[in-house]
Amino acid sequence: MKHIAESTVRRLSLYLRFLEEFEAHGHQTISSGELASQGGTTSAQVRKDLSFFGSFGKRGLGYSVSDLSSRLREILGLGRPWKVVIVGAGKIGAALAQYRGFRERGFRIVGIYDVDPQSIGLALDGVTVRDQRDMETDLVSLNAEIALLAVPAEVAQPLTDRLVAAGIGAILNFASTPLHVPPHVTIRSVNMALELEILSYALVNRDA
Amino acid sequence: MKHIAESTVRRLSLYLRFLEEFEAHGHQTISSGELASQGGTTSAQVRKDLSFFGSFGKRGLGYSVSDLSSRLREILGLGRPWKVVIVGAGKIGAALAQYRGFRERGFRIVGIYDVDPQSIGLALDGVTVRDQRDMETDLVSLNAEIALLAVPAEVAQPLTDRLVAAGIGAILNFASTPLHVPPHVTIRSVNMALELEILSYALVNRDA
DNA sequence: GTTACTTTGTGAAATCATTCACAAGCACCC
DNA sequence: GGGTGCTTGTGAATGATTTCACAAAGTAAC
Repeated sequence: MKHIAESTVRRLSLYLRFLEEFEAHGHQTISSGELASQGGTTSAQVRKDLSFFGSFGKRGLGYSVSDLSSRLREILGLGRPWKVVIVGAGKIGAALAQYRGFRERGFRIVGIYDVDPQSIGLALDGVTVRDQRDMETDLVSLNAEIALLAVPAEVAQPLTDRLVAAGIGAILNFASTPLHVPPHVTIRSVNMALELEILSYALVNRDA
Repeated sequence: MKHIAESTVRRLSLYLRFLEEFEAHGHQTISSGELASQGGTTSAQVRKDLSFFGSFGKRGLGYSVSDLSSRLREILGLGRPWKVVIVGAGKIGAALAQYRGFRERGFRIVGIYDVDPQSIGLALDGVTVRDQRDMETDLVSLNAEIALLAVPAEVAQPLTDRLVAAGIGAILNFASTPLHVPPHVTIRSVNMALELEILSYALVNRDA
């Protein structure tokens, strides 16, 4: 298949959310315009995004909420649960471990790792923090596919290398440093200070 | 000034980080190529990004690390500290309150608000959680410019409306729902479950 | 001061993403 | 069954962003 832009995938995730809300409200069908207004985009954008994957709507009527939901889930790979490990049980790692949103979307936390003896042994939302030395063997035996990296910037790259060597498929990085991985591993970064800097820029240049 | 793309601003923030690292290592100058390899981009991209704001380099030599740092700080509006409030003192709000990266970049947490009587009165990293009813008056008296919104999706929009009415300039939203604000308010969203869904998509379509 | 080498700054070209605009399809009503 | 109204799907057009490519400007060595 042709390469799909990240912005498109991001919007598909949003559409799926609205569809689930719509479904909960008992609606059967939804138009591209309704989907668009929720997500702050245009109906043409919605239709174009969907057109990359097929044609799911009925002209004059719109999209079947349940059909489109399940097609989107399939496209996004959400048909099955994903096994996730968290590396780093500090403030951010702990908050992530207890975050509802992950489980709701089928991301199951199967392991948490830290080096601090104070943290090791703690149970976070039913999962016990284990020694970081056990990370590699666990990764293989649990067959975890995704890692959330919530460690200080200085150790982020070495830990990334260990995760890659142990066969991880994707990493979501919360450290404030860009990480380098081989091309078969997917990486994304969430950098909260950087988001604030973008806001700062916007505030300073508000009327420029 | 001409409109600058968000992707450019994001990269400028990254460049600034590398520059600070370089400065700490005692380097005087840096080339666009060095800056690029750190951030996973190209030297042409770096030069183009900077060219929107002026010409800061010396041909044949590169950029003065300290000059470029301070110019970037100025461009990004990081020359002065920003006052930030956190709305929602749950897991995520508490983690944000204690996050080092904000203070290091000049973002000072001046208020934290919640509705839960259990949370109100707690001190998080030196700031006492206050009743959400005090939010508006505090916002005005403290003159806070940025709000971090870490509340359940159901109440995110109403709280946003209150923040906007109280004169907030920018909001960083951690709720998993898009928010609507008037054009003079800047908003950005950090949606961790959505980031995981993008990884999920990548894993499923790895070799497609 | 001339030569060799390096690196910037920037128009032009290429690529990528969004918006437009409209034919075609479907539902509903009379 | 034909007319009306609505909505999709999609090429073409536009707009935005990145990459290319190279002249201009600097350093360094001799």
